[in-house]
Amino acid sequence: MERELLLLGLLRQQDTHGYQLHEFINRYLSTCTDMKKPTAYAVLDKMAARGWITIDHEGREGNRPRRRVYTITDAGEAEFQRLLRANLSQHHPVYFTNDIGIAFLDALPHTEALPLLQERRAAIDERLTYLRTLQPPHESPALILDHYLWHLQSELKWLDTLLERLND
Amino acid sequence: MERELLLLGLLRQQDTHGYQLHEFINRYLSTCTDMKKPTAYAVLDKMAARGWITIDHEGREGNRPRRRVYTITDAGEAEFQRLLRANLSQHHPVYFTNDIGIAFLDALPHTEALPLLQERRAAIDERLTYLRTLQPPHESPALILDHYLWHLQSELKWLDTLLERLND
DNA sequence: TCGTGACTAGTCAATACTGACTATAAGGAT
DNA sequence: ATCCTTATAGTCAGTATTGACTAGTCACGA
Repeated sequence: MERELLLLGLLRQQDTHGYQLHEFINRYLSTCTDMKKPTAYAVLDKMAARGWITIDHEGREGNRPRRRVYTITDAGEAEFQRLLRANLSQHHPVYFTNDIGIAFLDALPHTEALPLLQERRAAIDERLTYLRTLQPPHESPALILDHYLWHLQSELKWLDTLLERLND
Repeated sequence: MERELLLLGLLRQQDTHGYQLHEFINRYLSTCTDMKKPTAYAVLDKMAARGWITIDHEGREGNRPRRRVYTITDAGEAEFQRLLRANLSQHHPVYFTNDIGIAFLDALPHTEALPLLQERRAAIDERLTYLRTLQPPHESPALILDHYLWHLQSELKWLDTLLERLND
């Protein structure tokens, strides 16, 4: 359902084709989803079948390969409004895959766990440093980035309290 | 890969069957994964095929229906050690599905967005209050819970800064 | 001008995942 | 006794997802 919201929201701003949609998501919205290219096409096909979007089979412009340009319909806009309100009003938990390792921390002596977690800490720190250099394009992607930076800083702090606890 | 780590880690502590594994994950590790029951069975089958675990077809004890009890092998233990180190040392990003709505915030006037986001805030708050009442069973699940409480508090704070910004 | 790597655009076979189901048992309430 | 609900244990058909691929274009150096 969130994939539909995302694609409808982007198509609403501008008619475009699958490849470009995926590119944009990958570049500016990678903190929200890791949707792969074939998944994007599958969702677009499904939405077309439901009448939320239409497909313009664009004859190759210039001499690029053929491509399909998608346009949102009135039904699609209505669906977007519905999905947006649902997304904004509800809480979607995130899943901390990385905590599965934490759950089995006692399988390792502290002397082994510490350097591994310090490696993790460095990876988070590096990501944070990189994201801070980014300049997001529009209004709302800036919010997304801000939120992710906030989150990563919080993660770093928690990890530091854990590292301290492991140091006894 | 994280699903394998999770199931191996639990089987390592105690031989048990698929249903119980899923129950435990659902109760104490639901912040790490939302793995469904059929997925757990599929992963277990795959690991058995790879020789990481073995299956004891236990004749119905008492008169409960037949069930399969899984036992971790030496190869499984080795794999667990490998997966655990990989998980601890790397950073696995989380995906903020909930930010997809935030990305399209400007599709709504502030007067509409505000009450929706306040509803979301209430949902987070309620979840937080509930989790604070929980008493986790063992050592490590307590860490997991602690981390999730830390995260939810951070989320609440960010959402509050956003709400303030929307209030102009 | 030919080769090489990078970018654009989309596809497909295979795998992963899950909603909805079966079937048995136990614990009440009537 | 019979009915209803909840818990145990697992299955399966159908949908969702993705790694690896095709195929054309562009640009740049040798």
